[in-house]
Amino acid sequence: MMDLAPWIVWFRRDLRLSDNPALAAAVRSRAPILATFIAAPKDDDLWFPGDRSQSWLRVSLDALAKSLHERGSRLIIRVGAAHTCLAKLAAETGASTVVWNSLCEPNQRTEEARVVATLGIVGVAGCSYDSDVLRNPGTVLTNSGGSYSVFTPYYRAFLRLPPLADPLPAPRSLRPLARWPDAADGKTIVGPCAQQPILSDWEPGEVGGIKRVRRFKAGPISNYDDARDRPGNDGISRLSPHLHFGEISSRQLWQALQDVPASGSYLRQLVWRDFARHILFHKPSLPERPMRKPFSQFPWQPNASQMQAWKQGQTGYPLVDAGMRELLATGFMHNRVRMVVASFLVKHLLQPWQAGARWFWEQLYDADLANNTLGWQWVTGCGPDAAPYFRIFNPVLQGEKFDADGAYVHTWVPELGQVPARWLHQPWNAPMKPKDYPGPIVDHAAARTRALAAYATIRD
DNA sequence: TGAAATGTTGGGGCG
DNA sequence: ACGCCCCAACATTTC
Repeated sequence: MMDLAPWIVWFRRDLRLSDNPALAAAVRSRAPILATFIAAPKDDDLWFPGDRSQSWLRVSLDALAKSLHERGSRLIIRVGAAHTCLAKLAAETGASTVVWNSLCEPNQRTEEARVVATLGIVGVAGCSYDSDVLRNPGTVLTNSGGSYSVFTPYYRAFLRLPPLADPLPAPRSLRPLARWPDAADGKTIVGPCAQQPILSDWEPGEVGGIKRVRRFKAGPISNYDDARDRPGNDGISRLSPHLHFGEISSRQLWQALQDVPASGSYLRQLVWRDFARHILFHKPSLPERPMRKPFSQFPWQPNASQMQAWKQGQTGYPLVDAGMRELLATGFMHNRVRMVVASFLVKHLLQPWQAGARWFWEQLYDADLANNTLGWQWVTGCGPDAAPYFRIFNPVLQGEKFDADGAYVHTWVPELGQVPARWLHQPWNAPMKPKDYPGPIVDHAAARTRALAAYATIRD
């Protein structure tokens, strides 16, 4: 028993100790455990995480290292390609086995395949587990065995399946290695640009995630269905970055909210998260290419200055600008507003959805390839189960409907402080035009007509 | 997880 | 009392 060869637990975006199947398997083996995180070099990965995401990661790794330390263990951070680093670590420590939890993104799956191949060559066992989704792609299938491409039938099939297993508890202690290998630390892996501090209302890491769940469960969830659409109220969970990095698992969240009254519409959102992963799993080209063929012929009108106005929150539409400024300032944006700003970029400004997806990717703490891709394709109308292209948000009406008291716009667009409530979402019609605030970058009615005409060119 | 245009209805003002 | 018009309110269709 004493001379069992170590197991390596390869942490990726499952930065938690509880409900972590790979870690639990290693604990069950009774072998000494080497926990490692491997930071990939940037190389030419099209979807290398942005600075915001990397900043979060750095803090989250510190948190993970701390919890491992509290259990008598360590986090060994290495920089390089996963397959080489893991093979090297195994050689240094005499490890017999590497375990990890799978991810759905194309580049992650490629990486996993390389790891499997390399470990095979060096004679180390490799074993992967599932914990990123509630139900794996391939387990939610139509009666004829196909995969769903529309959400509602997917959701119904999802609910018909047997209940989910209970989450796994966190191990109390972890058997240490006799001698620890060298390691980099969290700061060195993410590069200087990701050193910006995380705003104080966020706490990356498992503990922070659990606190967030508790707060959500104690308050907003009871009114979620209604409150989630009003960006001026704090009626949302703000769990997305924690979920992205796996600081809590979606299964833990699902189980924690199972018996909470009125949690249904939130749980449905969790299934959307699964659905996005399921779609990406079956169609790995989706981050770059529209799912609906005709959209590759869409007459986009790329324009750097319009992109710039959108990114900086200078479009002259208060709700759009508030959202874009919230993103720039905080690395987060309320989901209702994400839909509005995305629709505005794609439809009012005719900028390609990929450009918007890229900006979100760079700026969001919760940037997640599956969710981001599905969201943008959905808004554009080119994705699976897509909103029809002609469904064009009117940013004025959306503002008046969901930010009626102007709380959100006032927070992010201070120039509009003196505009009477009646005109807040259409300040160009106000008796006194606000100073220092741009006029509308496009006329809504004209832009709508133009968007519909552009759409007509690709219709059959 | 729209909005605008168009159609229909019904109550009230008014000649 | 009656018909006519107006238009708000709601429903339907269209993009």
